[in-house]
Amino acid sequence: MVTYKDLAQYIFSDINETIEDLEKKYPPRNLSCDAEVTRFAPSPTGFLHLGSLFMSLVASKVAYDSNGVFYVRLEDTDTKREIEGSGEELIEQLSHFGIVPDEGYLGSEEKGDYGPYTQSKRAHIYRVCIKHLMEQGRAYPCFCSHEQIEEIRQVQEAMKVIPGYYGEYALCRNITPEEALKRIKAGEKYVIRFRSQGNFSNKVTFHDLIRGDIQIADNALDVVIMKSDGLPTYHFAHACDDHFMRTTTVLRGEEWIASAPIHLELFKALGFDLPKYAHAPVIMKLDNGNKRKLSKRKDPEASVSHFIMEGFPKEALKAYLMSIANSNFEEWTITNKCFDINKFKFSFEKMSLDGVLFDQDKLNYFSKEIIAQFSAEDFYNRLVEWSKLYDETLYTHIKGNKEYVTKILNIERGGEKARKDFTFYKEVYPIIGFFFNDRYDQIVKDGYPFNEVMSKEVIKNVLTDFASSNDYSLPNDLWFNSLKELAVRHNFADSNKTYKANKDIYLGHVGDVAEMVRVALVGAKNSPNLHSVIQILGKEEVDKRINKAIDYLA
RNA sequence: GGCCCGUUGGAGAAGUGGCUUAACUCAUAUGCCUUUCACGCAUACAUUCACGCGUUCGAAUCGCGUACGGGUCACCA
Repeated sequence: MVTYKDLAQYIFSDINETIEDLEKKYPPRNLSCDAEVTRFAPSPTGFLHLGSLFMSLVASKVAYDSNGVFYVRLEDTDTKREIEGSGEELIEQLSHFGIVPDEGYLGSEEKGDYGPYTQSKRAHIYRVCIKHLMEQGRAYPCFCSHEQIEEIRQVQEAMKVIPGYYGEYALCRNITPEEALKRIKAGEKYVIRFRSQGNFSNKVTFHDLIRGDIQIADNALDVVIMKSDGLPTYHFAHACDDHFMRTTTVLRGEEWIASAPIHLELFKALGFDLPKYAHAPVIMKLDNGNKRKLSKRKDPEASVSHFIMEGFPKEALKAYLMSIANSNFEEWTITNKCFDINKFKFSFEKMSLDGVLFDQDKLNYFSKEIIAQFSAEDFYNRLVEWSKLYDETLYTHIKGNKEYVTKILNIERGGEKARKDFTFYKEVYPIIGFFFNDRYDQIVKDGYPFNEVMSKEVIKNVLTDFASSNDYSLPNDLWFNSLKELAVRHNFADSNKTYKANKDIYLGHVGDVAEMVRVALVGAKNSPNLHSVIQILGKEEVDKRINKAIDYLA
């Protein structure tokens, strides 16, 4: 008589190790009792998703806060959907955000004692575990075709019973090991299913770090644990990997709650202790009034590369994501004047239970604040690094031009009332472009946006006077006083108040005069502080631009 | 459809039965400041916590029901 043990021996004839051997090979980690081992377990099916960044950020944070270990495991068991090279890309983008795993899959190499960290290289481990299960009679081969399974589903639907492969509907469940052996020897294709002992009418409870106790119907499904290509399914790999990699807290999306009972039963059947679970909410987007999951295909902001290309500082995206994870983070940043998430204490209890809408305004806010805190030199270095890859125009203008550009970036930088006019790096060139002569020429090529109420004659006279009277050595206050005097010479009031009191006797006020100078110098009605602009452009360039404007007016 | 999770302003949320006339942040609006812009400052924005019923002296907070939103029911993860 053929037993399951014989069957297991036949299918897994290459396996001599036991689960006990694996337990010894991957012993519990030598960490303090409160240290958390977390992981990010992406499938290499595309570029890094905002939601994945969010998950890995939280996971690495939890490990960091507890002096634990954060590792990356590549879940590449779906060979059909795999995209060549995306695993490396994922790691690269993660590191762009300063998320560097302590161990695991690192793109070109692997690091750590609990590997391999790529599921396709762990076949041996899965086989040991499945063999064990089959010897116990808890796993069996299933020869059902997709068509047969579809048929079962239709019957179940018609009868209004719970769909799935279980109980009496599990056609291959009661095939004798003898027959199974015969069919396998005959070369029939098969998968291996788990023999569930559960019942849908029973409830199981498990604890979720974010949601508390969750009560849910027990699993009764004989889920596939090994696909016909010999690779494990997610459910099975999760149990084996998180056990032998000694994960303490499994952080994953809330879409996994429904299958948690499967995992519970699998861990139990394998004799593994259950890890802690945290099912985090997903990031959503408002679409035609409906909330929906951010989709990589439809939403550019779903892909992390979008934010990199736009030039959001990595700290901004991290701060934004942390504010989603723990809403008190935002208050913390204000009271501590600090956006470093490493210094903040994260807690699962404070995590939202609901899917949050992606909020571009909030990201912009963080980004602005963070950019405003950079030193001019730091900002310059970041811009060079970023523009080299994503903004050629900016790159050619700032590369090797550090002194000049730093001066530009330093206008009204620092202090309580720091200037906040950049939300991301892509905005930099459009804003500071006028400082560069070629860009300035381009801007004024088709004319200057002078106030049309003022006559050309007046503007010309003001500019001519300015060109001869402007004193570059004066500090801001005195310089502006001299501009007031210039205004008065041309029949403008020296302040808006004076002008308002006697509108009919003046042509305008000093602000209008400043505007003329500004338009002449930058080609736009607004700019950073005029005095600063003049200082940076320098006498020669200012004179050149003023004269150019005068010529235009003539 | 079954099951699970959720529902406080436009967004993120605080709130754990009376110290809440529902904090804080973003967004928006208006005003002040100001040579423009940005900054900063000030004010406004939920008579009410999806709705209904119930428990209670008292409910956003507890219970039940309804509605709505999301998730899940693969040899995908």
